[in-house]
Amino acid sequence: MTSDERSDGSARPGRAGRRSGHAEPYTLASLVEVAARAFNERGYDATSMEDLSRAAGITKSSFYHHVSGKEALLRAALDRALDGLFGILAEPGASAGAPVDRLRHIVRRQVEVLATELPYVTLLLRLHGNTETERWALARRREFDQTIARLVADVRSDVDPVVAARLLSGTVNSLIEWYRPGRVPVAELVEAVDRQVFEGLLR
Amino acid sequence: MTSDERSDGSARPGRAGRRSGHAEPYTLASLVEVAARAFNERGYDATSMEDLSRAAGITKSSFYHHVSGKEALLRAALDRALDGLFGILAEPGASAGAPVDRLRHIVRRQVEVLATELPYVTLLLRLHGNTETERWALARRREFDQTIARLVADVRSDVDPVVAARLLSGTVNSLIEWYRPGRVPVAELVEAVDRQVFEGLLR
DNA sequence: GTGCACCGAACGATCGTTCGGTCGGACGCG
DNA sequence: CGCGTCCGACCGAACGATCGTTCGGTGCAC
Repeated sequence: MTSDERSDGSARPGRAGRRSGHAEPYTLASLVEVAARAFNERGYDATSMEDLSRAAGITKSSFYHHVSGKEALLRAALDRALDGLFGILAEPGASAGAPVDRLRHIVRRQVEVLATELPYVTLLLRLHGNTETERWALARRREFDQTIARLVADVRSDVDPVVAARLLSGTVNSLIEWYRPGRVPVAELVEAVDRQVFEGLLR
Repeated sequence: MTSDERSDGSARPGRAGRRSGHAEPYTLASLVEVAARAFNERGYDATSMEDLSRAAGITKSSFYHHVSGKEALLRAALDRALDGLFGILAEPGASAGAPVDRLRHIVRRQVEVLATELPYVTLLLRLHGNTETERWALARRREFDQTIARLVADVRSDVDPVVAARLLSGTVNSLIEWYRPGRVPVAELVEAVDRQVFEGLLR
C-alpha cells in the first residue's frame, strides 16, 4: 500500500511498454471495476484519482481521457449493483407462488448476486448520501428493501414484520463484510444462508 | 446540510453569548460524541474539522484547544465501542454455563450494547484500516468476533461454524444500519433478534 | 495529415493543523 | 477593597499538503 499498487493482476490491459499499437483499450467497465475495488478497500473519499489511475496503469491525466470524473465511476458501479438486485425481482420465482417460496427464492438469488457482483454491491451498502448520486442510489435500494419487507409481512405477521425484514436484509447483506470469491462455493453459501435465515441456529 | 449545522440540540454547553463565565466546559467525551455522530452521518473522511467545530458551536481553531486532532477523536470513539463489547465477555453469563446459554447471553447483551453505544459501534463496524489506529481497532474487533465464533462451533458443529458465526455477527451488527433509539424499545429488539437468530423465520 | 491515447504541469479549492493575539474571570497581595 | 497578573477559552488568518479537474502538447498508427 506504499507504492506500486495493483496487488491483484486483473483488469489491466496489456500495455507493458506502450509499444505494439493500441492493444486492448481501457473500457469503461474495466475502469469501473478497478475503481469499485479501490473504493471498497480504502473508502470512496479516501481513494484519490491518483490511486485509481495508478491501479489502472496510466497517469491521472490519461485516466481522465477515459472517464468523466470520480462521481461518474461511482454512479456506474452503483448502477451495476442495482441492476443486479432489481433483476432478481423481475424473475418468475420472485412474483409467482406462495409468499414463503417467493421470499426464499429472492433470498437465495440475492446471495448469488451479492457474491458475483461483490465489489459493486459493497459500494451500494456503504453509502452515506453525501451527494445527489448517492441519495438516488439509496432511494432505489430502499425500494428494493421494501419489496422484501412486504413479503416478510406476508410470511410472518406475528412478529414485527419491519424488524424481521431488517434483520433478514442485514443477515444477507452482511456477506459483503467477509465473503471473498473462491474460498466458499456460492452454492454452499446459499444453503448456509437459507438454513440460518429460515430455520435459525437451533434447527 | 447547507449551513448552520447541529440538527439535534444535545451535547452543546450553554454559551449562548460567550457571556456568563465558563458555564460547563467542553469535555472530551462530549466532543467525541459530537464527532462520532458526524462521522457516521457523512463518513470519517468526508467530515472536516470545520464540520465538527461548527457542530460543537465553536470555531475550528478553538476546537483544537480541546482536542489534539481528528484521529484522536476517532480513537476515543473506537475505544468506547470496544470497551462496551469486551465488557460483555467479562460478565459471568458469558463464561459460565452451557455453550448455548453463553452464546445466547452474549448475543442479547451485544444487541443492548449496540443500541446504547450506537454511534461508537457504528464507527467501529465501518472501518477500512487506512491508518494505524483503524488497524488496531479492527484487530481488537476480530478478537471479539473469534470468541463468538468458538462458541458457535461448540453449539453447532454440523454446519460450517465459521460461516454460521459470520452470519450471526452480521445479523446482530446490521442493527447499526437502521436502529435508532426511541422507535423500538431495546428489550423488544433483544427478543426479536434472539428469536430470529435461534429459531429462524419459520419458527 | 488527422486523430486518438497518453503525458507533465498546473489550476483553484479544501483539507488538517498551527500560530499569534484578544478577552474576561480567577487570584494573590498590599 | 483595589489592582496587577495570569491563564484558559476563544478567535482570524495563514501554513503546506493534497484533492479533483483542466489544459497544452507529444508521438505513434492509419
